[in-house]
Amino acid sequence: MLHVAEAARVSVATVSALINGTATVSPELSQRIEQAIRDIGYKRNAIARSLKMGTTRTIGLTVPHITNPFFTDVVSVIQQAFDRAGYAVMLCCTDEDLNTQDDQIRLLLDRMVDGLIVARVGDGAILKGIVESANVPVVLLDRVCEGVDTDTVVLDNQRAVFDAITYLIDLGHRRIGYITGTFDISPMHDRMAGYREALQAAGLPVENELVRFGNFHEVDGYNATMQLLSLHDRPSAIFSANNPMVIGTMKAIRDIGLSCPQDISVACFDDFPWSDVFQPQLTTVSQPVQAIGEQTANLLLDRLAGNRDAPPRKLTLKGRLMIRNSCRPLGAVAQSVSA
Amino acid sequence: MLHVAEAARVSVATVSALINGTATVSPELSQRIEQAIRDIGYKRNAIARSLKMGTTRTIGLTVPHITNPFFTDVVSVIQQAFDRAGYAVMLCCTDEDLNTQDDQIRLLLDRMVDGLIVARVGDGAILKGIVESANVPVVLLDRVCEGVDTDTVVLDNQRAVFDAITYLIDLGHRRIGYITGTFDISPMHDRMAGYREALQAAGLPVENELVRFGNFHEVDGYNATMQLLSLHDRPSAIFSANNPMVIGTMKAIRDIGLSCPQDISVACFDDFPWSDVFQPQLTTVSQPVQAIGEQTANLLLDRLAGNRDAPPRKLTLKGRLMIRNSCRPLGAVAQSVSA
DNA sequence: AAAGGGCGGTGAAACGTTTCGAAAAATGAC
DNA sequence: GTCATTTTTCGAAACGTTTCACCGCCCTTT
Repeated sequence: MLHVAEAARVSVATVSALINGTATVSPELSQRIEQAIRDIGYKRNAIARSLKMGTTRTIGLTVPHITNPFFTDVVSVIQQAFDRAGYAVMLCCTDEDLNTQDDQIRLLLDRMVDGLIVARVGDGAILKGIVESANVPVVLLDRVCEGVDTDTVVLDNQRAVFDAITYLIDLGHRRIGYITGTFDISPMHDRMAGYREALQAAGLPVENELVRFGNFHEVDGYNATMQLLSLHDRPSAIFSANNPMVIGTMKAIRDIGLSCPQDISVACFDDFPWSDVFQPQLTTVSQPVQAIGEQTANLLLDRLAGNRDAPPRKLTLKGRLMIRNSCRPLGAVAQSVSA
Repeated sequence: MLHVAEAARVSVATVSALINGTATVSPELSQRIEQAIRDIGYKRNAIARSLKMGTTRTIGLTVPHITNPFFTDVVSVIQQAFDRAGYAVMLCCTDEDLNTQDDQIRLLLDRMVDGLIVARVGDGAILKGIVESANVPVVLLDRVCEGVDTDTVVLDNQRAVFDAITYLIDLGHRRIGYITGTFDISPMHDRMAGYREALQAAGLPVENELVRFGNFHEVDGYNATMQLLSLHDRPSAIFSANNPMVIGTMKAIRDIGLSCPQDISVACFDDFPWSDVFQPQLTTVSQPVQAIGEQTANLLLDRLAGNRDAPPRKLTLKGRLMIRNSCRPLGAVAQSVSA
């Protein structure tokens, strides 16, 4: 900018005024400056600007895994929204690891991001500390966090799983295997509650042997399914609480020589783009990813626009059960249901 | 830092020296400073540091679509690699749009990223200009760019498609439909060349009506397939040059009342994590995403480590044909091939 | 003709670091 | 005890912006 000012024989203040439109600059000078900018190929240094202005027009976004299609889609929507608003997005993947998450959030805050969207991982205590000491707005995505009172966008997980399990019960299933991630994140907790609630509403027992834990990955779904299928009295249906794990479930069913839905019914959380093309077409709980991404972005953009003091807003969206052909009616009930 | 210096009764220079370890600081002062840092909760301002140092420890990464599983995986690997090296990653999705790409690259350069990884889109001319005027290292990912002489990581696309088409020919297919994206990016060009080469090697004609263009999206694959299937003499196999489009192909086949592989064989570029679990199990060209991501990251990290003057390096990796059950042997040849 | 009011332009301070040369202190050699 | 040498500490400039107070100038108005 100094060079531009010299070339145009004006002061840097005038160049700044013209570039930012913060003051009127006479036509002659404007022209000289614009010419100089072109000649020199001047680009404003956003770092220096950020230092002075205290704003980077960058937000931080942390998700557990970008390869989980749910997060992929949400990240994509969020990225687009901030792109439109002239913000850059720094993406971090925490790999469901608490320390990684802490490091990355600190990294983002050091870089003075203007806002933070986090699909948190692990215990809320540390996150709470970090979030409170930083004075940037934070939006929690997909996962609420006890004690952290800030804008949040989540799904009504309990209801969604309740509907899915109730559907299986209506089909005649009585022993329904359930594969969950660890309970330290709210969706897993709430989804489990939906499972419980549905069984209890139907007067069925909640049997511990039918509930298996995994660490969100395909291999965990595989192992959990193997365990479920080798039970003495094996379940007739399996619900997987997330998307990567259900791939493992399908592989385990295949490897053990069974087939879905003939021998075992399968449903899961999170829809896939290809779920109604390949066989079996999985029955899933579909999250409104577009809406989730947009609402999340809007909450943060609203804070960034200056609305700092409004009380925390919590948005709860509804999932939708996508019924396909991976669950079959069982026994006598079959007729009445499929009719 | 000023506050820390005052609280510890030292100069800011000493604080800086201690934090960065750039000079030895006596034990007493060290202790006073560390205490002050804790008391105040001081965090170094990375923006001010960047301004002074001329380095942001941030890289920019632009890809066409993050929802394309190939890019999702590669982005994930790259993100991890830079995370380990202490760099942040700014992610941009260009949506296969040239103007968006230009804007985003400019945005990234304004923010003084230390390096750039771009899976380019559209014509290379503008990119070339941008890349040359910026003095940051650039690595081209997945797509070479005429006239831009810089580090590049690509697949041997022609060979990979040659192998795939040859496989179909060996199965007895003679009329093989081919769905491609636009030729302004090198992979589409090279893959088409592989298709041509395979047909010619087998003495088969390259028929224009069997080649359809799409814009990389599912809907394009759907439309292209619809056209292919309504040809008077319809193809017995279809190869889709990217991953999202093959979903459209499968939907079109279903909607038209045909089934794969009984009525029509299908193969495509890019593997899916679930491709060997659901039916039909697609025969695909699998890219070594882990290697691609790592090599790309390594090339850039090497430049960032100071190796600026080495001549441009071009890495070409090999794809692998994953033969599954979505392509069936045709006619008399079937016996000899499957034997 | 003098005073008041816009308007266009500018100099310089500030943002929070790093770094360099110099000052100050400590150490060692005689 | 003095001088030379090494070690530790510091002041101040610099990075590239924005912004604020101020200064002329010209146009009105009285």
